[in-house]
Amino acid sequence: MKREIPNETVFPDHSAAAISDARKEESSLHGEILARLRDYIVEGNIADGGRIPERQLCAMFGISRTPLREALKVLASEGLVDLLPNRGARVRQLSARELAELFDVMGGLESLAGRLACENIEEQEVAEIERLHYEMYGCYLHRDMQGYFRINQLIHQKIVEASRNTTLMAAYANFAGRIRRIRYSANFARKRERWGEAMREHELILDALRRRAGSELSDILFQHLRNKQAAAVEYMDETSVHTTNRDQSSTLNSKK
Amino acid sequence: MKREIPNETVFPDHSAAAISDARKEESSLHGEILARLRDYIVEGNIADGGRIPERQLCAMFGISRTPLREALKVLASEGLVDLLPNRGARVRQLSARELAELFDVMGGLESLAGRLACENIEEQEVAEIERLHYEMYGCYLHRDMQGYFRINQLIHQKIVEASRNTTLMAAYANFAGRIRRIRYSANFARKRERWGEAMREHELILDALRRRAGSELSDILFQHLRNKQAAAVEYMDETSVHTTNRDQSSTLNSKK
DNA sequence: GCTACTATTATTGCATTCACTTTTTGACCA
DNA sequence: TGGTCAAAAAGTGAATGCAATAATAGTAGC
Repeated sequence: MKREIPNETVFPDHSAAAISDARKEESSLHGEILARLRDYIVEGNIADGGRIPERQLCAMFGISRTPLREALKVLASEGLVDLLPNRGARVRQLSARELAELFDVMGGLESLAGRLACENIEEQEVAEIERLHYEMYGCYLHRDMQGYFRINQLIHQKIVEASRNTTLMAAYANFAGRIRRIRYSANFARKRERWGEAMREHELILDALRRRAGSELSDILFQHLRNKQAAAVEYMDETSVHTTNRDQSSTLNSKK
Repeated sequence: MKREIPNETVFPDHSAAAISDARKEESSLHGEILARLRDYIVEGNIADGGRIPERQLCAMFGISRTPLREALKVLASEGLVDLLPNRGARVRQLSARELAELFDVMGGLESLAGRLACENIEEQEVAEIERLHYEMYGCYLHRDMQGYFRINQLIHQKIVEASRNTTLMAAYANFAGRIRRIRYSANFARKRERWGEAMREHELILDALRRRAGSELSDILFQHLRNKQAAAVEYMDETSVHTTNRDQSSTLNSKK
């Protein structure tokens, strides 16, 4: 009764994750599989903690086990899957604590991005973010949540880009991928009364950015993410029963 | 004439990098190779940009190509090596810009760690850091650079640990590994006149930590890393000629 | 003597195969 | 009927083999 949300339209920020290592992922079977498998997992096609039988995925992608296993190793190092010795790969299940940790790290990265952005951003980019901000404000007034979140993501992405730090951008994309499944749901669970608060925070963000107040912006962004964290963790606790067996398709039996 | 420095004694912080994914690296050949190869590269046994022929490494580790290739893929995703399609792996050569970016990201992570530490650190841990601080001050007075840097690293590590955020700790270890080679050299190149400055910054750090002034500590730590960044980049520029062909053993011909 | 083209060699990418561990199934015993 | 042990099945970990691409050397032409 709650989720039949069109995935792609709301979060088209594949771009962020894709950019980071697009060079090596475009050619070579391994790279393609890595990208496809990552997307497949991030989009929530396998249940949390669900087993990932190699053979099945091989059949699904039409390849042999070698490149698939290479991709799994990389995804494990990215924190998306767990690799149990001799017992296969599982989609990494995030505990509430890990989720909170991830949000804090995201907060740290955005905080850094804001600080650096104040050093490097150009007037024109501030103007663009300003434009987005008011557009988002329009969504807020019209209670258009989907539009709001789309632009919201875009603004944060623009700030990260304005840091002019590609290493930071790659790390940001990496961590964003790890929480995207949950963040997606959490956005919608966000209490309406918090919406106004978030909007106010965004005004502070814009203001600090205009004044190039790096340290200040840094604080605001961290606090902003802390509030998102609270919403996400709260949502996770509420729905923790449902998340164990979500949608699924493959062998989802999380028996143990 | 300049570098015959005992590696291990100065930077025994293998621990940091090892902790992050020690679970999966202890058993399984792939994991062991991953750890060994990472150490091998981090310790600077292959020249920057030097080719890494699979066969040779296989012989060196006494294994077949499969687990080695898996390890290389992971190291590529960690940013330690470049994987050129059909043309093998090379040790990732850091430009001055990338090095600066990495230091800023480290600054962001330490900044975050400081903020979180102020929320979570216990009195006893502050006391321990305080103790280390004064011990380090002793090294400063005695002009004992090696001791200074060892304790310096330890203090930063303790702050990161006090964040109580294992995700952050893992990310920190990851990025630390990427700059360790250069950082190692850069520490020694650090101008003596900057030493006093660094020592003063550390007093600010301790003070902010005592007062649990998270936001303030966050600023100080970022700035502290910025100064380290300046020293490292400066050193890199000075010695850029020498770094291309360092020590080397394997096929180091960085002909292109 | 230098450049361009071809043939040979070496190396990478992926598939396949073999060995070993885990899991499951079934039988025997309590 | 329930539990334990054993044997078979399934799945993973790593090595080998094969095809394709890039690097190298050698030859011919200018």
